[in-house]
Amino acid sequence: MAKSNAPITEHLAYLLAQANREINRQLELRLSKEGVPVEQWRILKVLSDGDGHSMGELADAVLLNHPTLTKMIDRMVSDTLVYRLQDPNDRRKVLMFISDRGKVLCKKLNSLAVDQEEHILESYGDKSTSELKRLLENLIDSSN
Amino acid sequence: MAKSNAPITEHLAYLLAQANREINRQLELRLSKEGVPVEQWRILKVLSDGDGHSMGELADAVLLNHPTLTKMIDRMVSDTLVYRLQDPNDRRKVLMFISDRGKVLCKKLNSLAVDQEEHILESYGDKSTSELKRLLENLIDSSN
DNA sequence: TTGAAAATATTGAATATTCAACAATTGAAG
DNA sequence: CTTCAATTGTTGAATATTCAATATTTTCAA
Repeated sequence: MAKSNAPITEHLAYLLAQANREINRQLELRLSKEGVPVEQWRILKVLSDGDGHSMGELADAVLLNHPTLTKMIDRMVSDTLVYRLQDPNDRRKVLMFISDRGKVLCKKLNSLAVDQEEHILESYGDKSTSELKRLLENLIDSSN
Repeated sequence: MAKSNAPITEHLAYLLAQANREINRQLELRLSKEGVPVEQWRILKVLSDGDGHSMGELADAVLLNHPTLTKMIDRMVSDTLVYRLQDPNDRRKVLMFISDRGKVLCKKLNSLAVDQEEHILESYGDKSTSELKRLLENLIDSSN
């Protein structure tokens, strides 16, 4: 039974927030070399399968609310990293695609992100990392 | 060696963000019963040791930037949940204290938070939870 | 002791996010 | 068929966060 007088540092919600904050900050720092926020990297990465993704689908995948995504996509369209196309099968939907410029940028970003993963592997260990990933996946699955 | 063409769902940074988002959303939902954002619960919890905590110390502990904390504290002072006192030993510092009203609210929030932890324990399992906490603590430690 | 640098907290302007309302399209029941 | 509810995406206003600049106090070297 969890104790209500336990320090906040023992709460799973807090540990997740703290770890996320730290890792995200590191990633942000690397991606800032290309002047790109983490969310834009996620968007490019998801779209880099070349398929069209609807806004709703994309919002889920990149962990953003719909209006926030819409506005971020507006910027990325201005930067010609992605483009919109109406879904011919369901005209309510907008399908997002990555541009050639987006693909080039995505490659650079991927390698910066991989740098970070490797840095984590070094300091945190191979075994711990894969075990942590496994547990996080299970937690996410069990939360639906 | 991490692969740069791996899907985003295999990146530790993404899994952490996703898990954090989900768990935080659940907690947010419970705390909304008292109309309090998660960050305010953290603040109350940290201050509930009765000691005075400087703004910088508090910002670290509750995972907020300084200006964001200042403005949130302004609101909480208006709500008489906490109060400011100048540190007599270092007059640059402001020491934050929890009020009686804050303590009462904090108790209610604690029990809502414990509800959530117990819900996680049920669906995710005792063993996985403590193992995950351990790994997260190690990750945080290894990131400094 | 003095004066420059560091530490601490706050402020205001710029930026980003969220909430609620809206418009357009589709689905589905009668 | 027709109409009404549900789905999808965007917009504008309200709110929150962040960045850079500021004010105050302390520290420390000369």
